[in-house]
Amino acid sequence: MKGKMTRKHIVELADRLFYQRGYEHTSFADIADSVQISKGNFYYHFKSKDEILAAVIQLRLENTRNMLLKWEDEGERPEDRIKSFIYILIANHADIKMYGCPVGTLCTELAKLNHASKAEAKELFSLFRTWLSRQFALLGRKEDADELAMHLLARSQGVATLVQAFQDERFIRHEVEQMCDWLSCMTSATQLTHESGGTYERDDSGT
Amino acid sequence: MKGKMTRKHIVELADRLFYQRGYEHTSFADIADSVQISKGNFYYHFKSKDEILAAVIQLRLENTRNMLLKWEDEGERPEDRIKSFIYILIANHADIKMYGCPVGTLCTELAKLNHASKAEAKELFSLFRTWLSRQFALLGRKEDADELAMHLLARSQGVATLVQAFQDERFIRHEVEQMCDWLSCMTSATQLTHESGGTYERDDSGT
DNA sequence: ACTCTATTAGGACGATCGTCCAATTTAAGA
DNA sequence: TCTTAAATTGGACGATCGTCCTAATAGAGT
Repeated sequence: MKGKMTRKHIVELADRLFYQRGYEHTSFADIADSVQISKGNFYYHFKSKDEILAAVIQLRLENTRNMLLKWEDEGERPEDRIKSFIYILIANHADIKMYGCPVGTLCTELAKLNHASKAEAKELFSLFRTWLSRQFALLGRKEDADELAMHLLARSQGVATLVQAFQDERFIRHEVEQMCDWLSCMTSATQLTHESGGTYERDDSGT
Repeated sequence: MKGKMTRKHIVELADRLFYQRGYEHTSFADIADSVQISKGNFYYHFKSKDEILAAVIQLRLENTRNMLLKWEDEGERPEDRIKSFIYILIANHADIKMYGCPVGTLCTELAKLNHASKAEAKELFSLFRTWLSRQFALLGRKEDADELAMHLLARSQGVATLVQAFQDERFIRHEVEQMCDWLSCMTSATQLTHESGGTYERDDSGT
């Protein structure tokens, strides 16, 4: 009973530390210090560091799913929901400025480490991709919904990277404005540019 | 005499390894194995691992400057030069798919490590930013040249991140097309949207 | 009060990290 | 050819890493 709570604490604190310092650069001692438990206690709850990472990713997946559901409840119109996505850049501007995007930086790191959990981390991106794609489809852009989702995902990733590098929050606001303009153009004009349609290959087979 | 060559080899191989595996995840043993020298020889040329990183960044800065100069020679019109920038996504698609953008991933990692050389790494971004800004100014967009440069930089960063995550090269081509379209619209229309002008704060003071 | 399981503490372990050094080899100049 | 500095070697070092193990403690159910 008590154990489940400390397990939860471990995952939450590890989540934060992995985000702030990166996975590899976060040691067991760091997490143990944060949670204020002995290093040995740890291995009662998790057999390895990889297992903690897996639990952290599962937590993030759950939180992300809840967030997306909340956005769907809060916003009636698809364009409002998409704006909810765009505005996370502003809502989390302080963290992004210091640590970048939690999803992007994790995926990048795990890819370089060739870590076993990189596929699960990618799933975080997939959640946003699928959700955004559905919203664009509801906007009447069924043909290129996936392209639009990827496009928006890429732009927010790029903004997060540059904000962290240049430490400039004004850039966020400016780019968010442009993304909203881009979204507005889409909703007013009834499907202007239906370029070469189709969907990008979705390699969800895992590697 | 001979020593300068091995020093060069060390920097070149370290450059590649830092890109592929990340700075922290690359050990001395890894570099020594690649260069095929003894681990001790290393410290004749560099006093620490940080010093190797500094040398690697200097090498990248030099290579980047040369590349930008080459682009300026090859392309007469500014729009052609900007296209040279956009097309690095295609030229380096294989590496980007596996390891992401060399500049973005390095800056992100050094920021999380809070490494002393993060300011120098940021300078890599600044080179592109300044160069692109100058090209946009030549296009007659003096007012918002810096915003446009940052915008394009962000978009290619985002593309690189997602390509690495999703392992999909078709996404590169599609986004490159869109960036070129965006550029064409800019050159044909004579300054359509001159929004709130100015330049983002350039924090080049270093931290 | 007692038992038994769940939980925690703290240290030992081998491996690997970045760093450093003494000894040796190489190569260039006189 | 001899001298001397440049270059290279291979191993020792302390620290830290992730992992594991045993003993101590806590708490719920009888």
